[in-house]
Amino acid sequence: MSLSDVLCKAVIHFLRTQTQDELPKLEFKPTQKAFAGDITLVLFPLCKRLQANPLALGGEIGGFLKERVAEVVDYNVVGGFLNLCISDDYYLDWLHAVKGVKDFGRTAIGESAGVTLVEYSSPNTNKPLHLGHIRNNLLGYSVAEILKAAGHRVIKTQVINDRGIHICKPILAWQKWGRGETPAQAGVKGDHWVGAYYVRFDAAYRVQVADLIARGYGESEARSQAPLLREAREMLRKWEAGDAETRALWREVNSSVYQGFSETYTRLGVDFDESQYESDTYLLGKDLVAQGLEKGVFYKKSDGSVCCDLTDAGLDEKVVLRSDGTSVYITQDLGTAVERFKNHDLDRVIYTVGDEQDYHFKVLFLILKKLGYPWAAKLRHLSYGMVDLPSGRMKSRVGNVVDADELMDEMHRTAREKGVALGKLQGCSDAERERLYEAIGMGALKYHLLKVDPRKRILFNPEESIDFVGHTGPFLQYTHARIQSLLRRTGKLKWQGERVTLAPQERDILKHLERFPQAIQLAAEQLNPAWIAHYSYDLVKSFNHFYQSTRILNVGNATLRAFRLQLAAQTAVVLASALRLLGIVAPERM
RNA sequence: GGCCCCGUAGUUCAACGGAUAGAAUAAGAGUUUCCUAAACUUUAGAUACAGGUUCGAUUCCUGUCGGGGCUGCCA
Repeated sequence: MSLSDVLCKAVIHFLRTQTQDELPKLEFKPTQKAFAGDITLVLFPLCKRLQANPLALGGEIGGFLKERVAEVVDYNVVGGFLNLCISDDYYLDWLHAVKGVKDFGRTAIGESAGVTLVEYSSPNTNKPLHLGHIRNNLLGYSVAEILKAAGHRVIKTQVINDRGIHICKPILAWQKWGRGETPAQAGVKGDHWVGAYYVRFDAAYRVQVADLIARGYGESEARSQAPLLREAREMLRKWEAGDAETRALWREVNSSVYQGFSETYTRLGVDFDESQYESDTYLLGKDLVAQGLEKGVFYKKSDGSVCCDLTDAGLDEKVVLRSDGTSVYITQDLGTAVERFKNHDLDRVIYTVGDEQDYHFKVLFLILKKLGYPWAAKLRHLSYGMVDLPSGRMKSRVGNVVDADELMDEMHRTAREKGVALGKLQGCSDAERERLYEAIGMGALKYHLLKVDPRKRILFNPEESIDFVGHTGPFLQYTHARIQSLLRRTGKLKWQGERVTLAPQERDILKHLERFPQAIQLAAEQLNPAWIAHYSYDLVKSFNHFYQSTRILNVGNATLRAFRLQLAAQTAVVLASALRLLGIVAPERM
C-alpha cells in the first residue's frame, strides 16, 4: 500500500468519527517547496462539507495523523492546506525495500489484464517516412510501452496503405522510365527510390496538365484527363481485377519499400507485433454496409450510393459506399475494426492518427455504435497535432517535407559535432563513439517530440536544430552516464538499510523516486508520454541538486557514503526505466 | 456558414480547479586543486481581451479577437 493510500485511509477513519455524510475525494499532493512538509492535504473541500474552519480542521486531522500514523512525524496548517512531514524511516525503508527490485515501478501483467491494440505509423508505400511519421511512431510506441509498464497486454500494429491510385503512380513511372533499375543499383533505400519515382510521376503529370490547360481544357478536366493519370487509373483497375502481371509488378516495387521502412523503424527503435495491409482489408467493410442497410442504419440514395445519417449527433450524413459500389476510406476502417474484435479479445483499440482526422474517427466510432457493436465504446483516437515548419505546414507539393532518415542523420551529425567540440568520449573506440552519438542524437530528437503534449502542434525549426543542452534528452542521458561512472568507481560499497539522517536534497530525490509508479499510471491513463518526460526531467533536476550540494564520496561516514551511492543507483535505475518508456537509450558513458 | 482544437516570459515548453504560474533557451553576473562544466548558482522577464461560476480560475462556462484543422463518392 502506498503512503498516500495509508494516509487516505487514516483520514477517512478520522472523518467517520465526525460525520456520516458522503465525503469528498481526498486530495493529497506533494508539498510545494516553499512550505515545510512532504505531503499536503487540501482542506477546502472538507471544510465546505463539514462546515468547519480550515485551521481547526487541519489541526485536528494533523494531530490525529501524527498520533496514529507512524510515518507522520509532524504537521502544519497554512491557509487551507495541511502539510504533513514524513519520517526519514519511511523513506529509508522504502529505498531498502525497492533497491533490489528489477523493473521497479512497472506493474506486472496480471492474468486478467485486458488486451489493448495500439495502431500507429500507418505509412503509404509511395514515399518515405517524414517528420510527421516520426512523431506518430514515437508517440504510438511510447504509449504502447507505457501501457505495458502499467500492466496491460499490448499488441502493436500498423496498417500499411499499399494500394490505390497513389501507389500506382510511382510504379507506372518506374515502368516507363526506370529501365529495370533496382534500389541497389540506384544506391538508395527502397522507400526513397520509390518516392523519387512518385515525384517524377507528379512532375510529368503536371506538365501534361499545364499542356492541356494551354490547349483550352478547364483546370479540373485537365487534371482528370491527363494521359498519365488515365494510365494510372487503368493500372489500378487491372490491379483490382487481379491482373497477374500488374500484381507481380506491384509486389516487386512494394517489397523494396518495406525493406526501406524496416531500416527506418529499426533506427527509430520502434517495432510492431503485426502488420495489416490495406490490399488485404480494403474490401472488408462491404458486407457491413449490406448489414447496415438491412438494419436500417444506412440508406441508399437515388444515385445508388449508401449513406449514414448522423444529423441526430449534430454531424452530417456520411457516404459509406460509392454509387459505383466501391468502398471509401471509412468502409475499410469499419471492416478492419470488426475484424480486429473478431480476431482478438480486445479491451481497447487506440488509433494513433493526427488531429486532422478527428472528425473521421468521431464518425467512425459513431457508425459502429449505430451498427450495434458494444465495443464501439472501447475505441479511442489518440489524436496529436501536426509538426509545423516555420514556413507553415509540411506539404509534399511544396517540397518542404522533412525526411525522417535525413533528419536522423542530421541529429547524429550534430551530436558528433557537439561531442567533439566538448572533447567527449575520447577513451572510446570509433565504433563505440558512433554508437553513442547515435543514441544521443536520437535521444535529443525523441525527447524533443515527446515532451510536448500530444494534442499540441509542434513548431519544428530546421535552422535552429534541436537542442542538446537544457531541458533535453541528452541532459537526462548525461546524468545517467555520470551516475554510472560514479558507480563504476565505487562498486564495492553496499548499503544494507542502515539508518542515516536525511538531508533535504536526499529526501527530495527519494520523494521523486517513490512517485515513479504513479507517473507511469498517470501516463497510461492519459495516454501521454509527456508525463514520463517531465517526470524524468524533474527527477534529474533534483538529483543534480543533490549531486552538486553533497559530496557523495567525500564523507568520512561509510554508512552515509553507501546510502548516497544507493540513492544514486536507484536514481539511475528509475531514470533508465523512464527513458526506456520513451524509447531513449540511457548510455553508460558519454 | 457550421463543428473541433489551440492562444502562458523575446522564443520553445510546464502547471488532476489549489498555496507566491514552474522550467529551458536567449540576455546579465558567478562556480572547475572537489564523484563528467552536455553541469550548477544567480538577476530580469508571461496567463490575448471582457464578463460569469466559487472559498479559490491558466484550467470550467459565455462572448470578442487571433492561429490552425475539419466540413470529399481522397486517404
